[in-house]
Amino acid sequence: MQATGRWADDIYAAIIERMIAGELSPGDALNELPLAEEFGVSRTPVREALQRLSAVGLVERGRRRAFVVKRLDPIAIQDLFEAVGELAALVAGMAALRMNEVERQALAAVTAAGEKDGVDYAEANARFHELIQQGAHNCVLASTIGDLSLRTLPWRGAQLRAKASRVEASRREHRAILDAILARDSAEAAALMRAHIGASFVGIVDMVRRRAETLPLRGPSTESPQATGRRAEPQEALEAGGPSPLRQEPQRNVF
Amino acid sequence: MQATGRWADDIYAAIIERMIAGELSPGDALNELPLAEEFGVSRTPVREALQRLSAVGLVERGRRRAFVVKRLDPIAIQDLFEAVGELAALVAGMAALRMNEVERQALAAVTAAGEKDGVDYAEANARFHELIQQGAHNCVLASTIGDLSLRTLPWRGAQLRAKASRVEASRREHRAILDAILARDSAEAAALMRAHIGASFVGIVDMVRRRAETLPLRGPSTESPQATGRRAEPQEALEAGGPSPLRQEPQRNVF
DNA sequence: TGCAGGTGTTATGTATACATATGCAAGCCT
DNA sequence: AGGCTTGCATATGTATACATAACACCTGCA
Repeated sequence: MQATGRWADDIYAAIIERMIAGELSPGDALNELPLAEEFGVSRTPVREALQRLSAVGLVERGRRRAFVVKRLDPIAIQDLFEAVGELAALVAGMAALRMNEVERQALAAVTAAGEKDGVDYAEANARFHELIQQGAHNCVLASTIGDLSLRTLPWRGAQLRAKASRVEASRREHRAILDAILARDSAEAAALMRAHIGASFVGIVDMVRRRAETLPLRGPSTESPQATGRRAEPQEALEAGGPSPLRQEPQRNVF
Repeated sequence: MQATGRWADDIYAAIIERMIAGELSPGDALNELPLAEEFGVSRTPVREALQRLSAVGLVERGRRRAFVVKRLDPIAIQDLFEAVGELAALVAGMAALRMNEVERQALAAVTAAGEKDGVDYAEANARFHELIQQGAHNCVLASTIGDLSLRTLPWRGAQLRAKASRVEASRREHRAILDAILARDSAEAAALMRAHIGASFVGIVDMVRRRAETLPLRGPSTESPQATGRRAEPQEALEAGGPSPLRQEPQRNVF
């Protein structure tokens, strides 16, 4: 029917983007047939996409074995954020010992670029953390952080854009981390990174905890916004916003 | 056709068990149709099982988009083993600070049990590491270690049974780790655990490196031992050796 | 004899039909 | 009137048929 084959990748990316956009909240149902009709494909690619989302931990099985956007209890959410912080700290400590001179200067340059007001801070921020992860010289740990960080997505939702007040603090923390790494102070780099990640997530953890206290056992969502009813052509639903960046970059950390 | 539904779980577990048994080596092809015929099901559940294996990182796409048992270059394998060791060290350090009195005494009891000659050391070993992971009070980190440790499976193969010489050293290391945890010495517990895991893996890493030097760019396997040719009844292939323990326990670490 | 292009085979990607399990609701029995 | 059972609706699990892409081999030409 089409040239590429493999709609599953596109559907996978599309669902993740809906989580980023806040259109899908934890607890929302992801039924196969409505998704298939909406994307204009059969259930098979949709199933593959949902299974992959399930494997990544973004989706779980709910009633009737249906897929729903993963809902974690507050303890598990805090565990998740803590795990991301601890792994980032571990990697930062390793990077402080292992980065070579080229990598150190690249990190210094990116840190300096992020302190200028003209550039997109989210971009500089992502590069900063990416360089540190590469600097640890352990691709498994780097990808593990990526996986865990991806699982934090549903709870970051619309909050992805960093708040202005947070940007200034983030810049200072990045600078301190850079100094520790340049000084090859592994323990200090790890401690600073742990605090940095924790500071980025504290607002979200608080929000999740408050929400959990308010709604004793129910989720934050009320209705699934999908299921438009008509059958769309595949291109219409999938490639509307240009090629998905998730095909290359799984996600972008914003700490 | 059958009562349970969900052959995919059984096939997933069966393939992992073949890796444990050494019947599947890194690089072996996992074609859908032969597997489907062998298990007596259609390609659909086989596809789901393979996709799940791919998500866990045990399997990757090879030529013609076919699934093959994952082959890592020696650097990636060392990264994997190092990542397991670093995470185990991290968790041990956290456990040293967070375990409560009941958990500490349980860990001491298991350590003592492992030092007696009558009991199965693999069992005591697994319980030891399990208790430490629980003692860190972070389920995400614990499951992450489980996932990574699962990925080491293809390279442990028949070597799963610990060598006798290694058992004695392992007991001493366990005792030292226990002492550090009981003393709430986080840094010491982490360092000892890192060394403990490293000592368990050093033989495998050496073997992988030697094998890589011997065979410049080819894998260790020569032929896929599957594809018996005839079509088996599902029960015959799947439930021959009793109910699969992998349905409940994903795998068992043997450090 | 070597290379290039085409064709055939094969395995995966997708679609669709059917089987099955589950949740809900209505009706019947107690 | 209430609880249990049964039937129905719906969504997932599985099977199979078809489309497609890629690799390999073969043949023809230079």
